[in-house]
Amino acid sequence: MANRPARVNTKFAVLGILTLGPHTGYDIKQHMEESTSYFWNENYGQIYPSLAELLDTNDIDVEIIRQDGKPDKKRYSITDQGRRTLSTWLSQPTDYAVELKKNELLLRVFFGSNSSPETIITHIEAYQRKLEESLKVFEELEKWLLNLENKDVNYKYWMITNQYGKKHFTSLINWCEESIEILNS
Amino acid sequence: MANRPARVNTKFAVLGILTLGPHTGYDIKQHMEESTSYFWNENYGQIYPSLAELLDTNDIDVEIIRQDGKPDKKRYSITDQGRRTLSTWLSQPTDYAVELKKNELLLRVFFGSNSSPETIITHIEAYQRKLEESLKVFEELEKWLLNLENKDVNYKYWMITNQYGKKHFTSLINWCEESIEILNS
DNA sequence: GAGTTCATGTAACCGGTTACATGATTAG
DNA sequence: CTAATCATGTAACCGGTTACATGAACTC
Repeated sequence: MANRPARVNTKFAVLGILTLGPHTGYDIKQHMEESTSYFWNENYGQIYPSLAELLDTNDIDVEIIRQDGKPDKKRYSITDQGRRTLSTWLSQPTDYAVELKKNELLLRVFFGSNSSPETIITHIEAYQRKLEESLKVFEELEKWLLNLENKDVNYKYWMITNQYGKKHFTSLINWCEESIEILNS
Repeated sequence: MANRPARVNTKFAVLGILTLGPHTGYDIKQHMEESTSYFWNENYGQIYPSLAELLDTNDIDVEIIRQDGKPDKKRYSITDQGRRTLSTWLSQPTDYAVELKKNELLLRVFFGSNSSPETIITHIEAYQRKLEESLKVFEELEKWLLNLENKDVNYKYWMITNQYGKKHFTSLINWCEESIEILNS
């Protein structure tokens, strides 16, 4: 009992969000969903326990705000110690994994000869539509970033992160187009 | 007790491999590792139970081969019923997910302003090396496919599947190069 | 001698996700 | 009137991964 380390990088994701200003557990999740979710997302089951641990290690502080009707709001702020923890993690070398998620479309394509080219094309088209939908988000975020008036210290990093998504989805959409052509020939 | 459905698509992956010829559970895994592993891989904990289920539903047949010293070899073959099961699955429309895996590199880049550009560049370089290593595999597999003498029914599908990997890794390597440039400026 | 390969199978582990309890307020 | 939002927290669920039992043969 009482083990459950894990949530390895959750803490750093949480600390990272807290460098942007004080947050409650609730809005850490909202914030993540609007910014990092495409490459990093957490649910409450991870966030709340992480906050408790970060508080124990003095990486964050709390301010309790009474509310009636709702549970008390706990506004967490990163401490100097927390900033050091984060920057230590940032400078630590890691063995990066570049594996893909399990991909059901590719499974179908790979065994496509057991069906008809038309069937596989239909799948690729459906996949392409999903990719195009996702790409839009990155294109809009890019516009928003470009139009920012105060381009602060985060600007470059957020642009780069966004470019990753753009490139990723653009290249896969291109793959869809080319693959459909091959299957049509 | 005695629930544990799941392993949804595992069965189709197994059936797919069996369309290429009879296999034991053991070499289904080997085969997957050498062909589909970058987008689909299974471990014995998934494969053996799946084979038992597929046998129950008459999607596959077994031939038992006595061996001494080792456990009896069980050579599974796909049945006509199994082929129908597979092609039914292949023609079923699905709601494709295009989400990425959690990406620790992007987490570091996103919060990169809490460190130095040099530090982040070092991370991106390490990531790039991994990507380049992976890309090689696809380039070699492509050569192998292009040099095949009998380009059978699977040829087009395997080429396309391989192109996915090539495009994916190439575009991300390109992202690394561009990002490093941006951080250097 | 130690480690890998062949070969099957299952139980335990682990940890991310889901679901729920609680409850006032506001939006549709 | 229902559903969503705010807000915290935890227990249970679920299912993929790991580890182990078994043991002969072969490689380093």
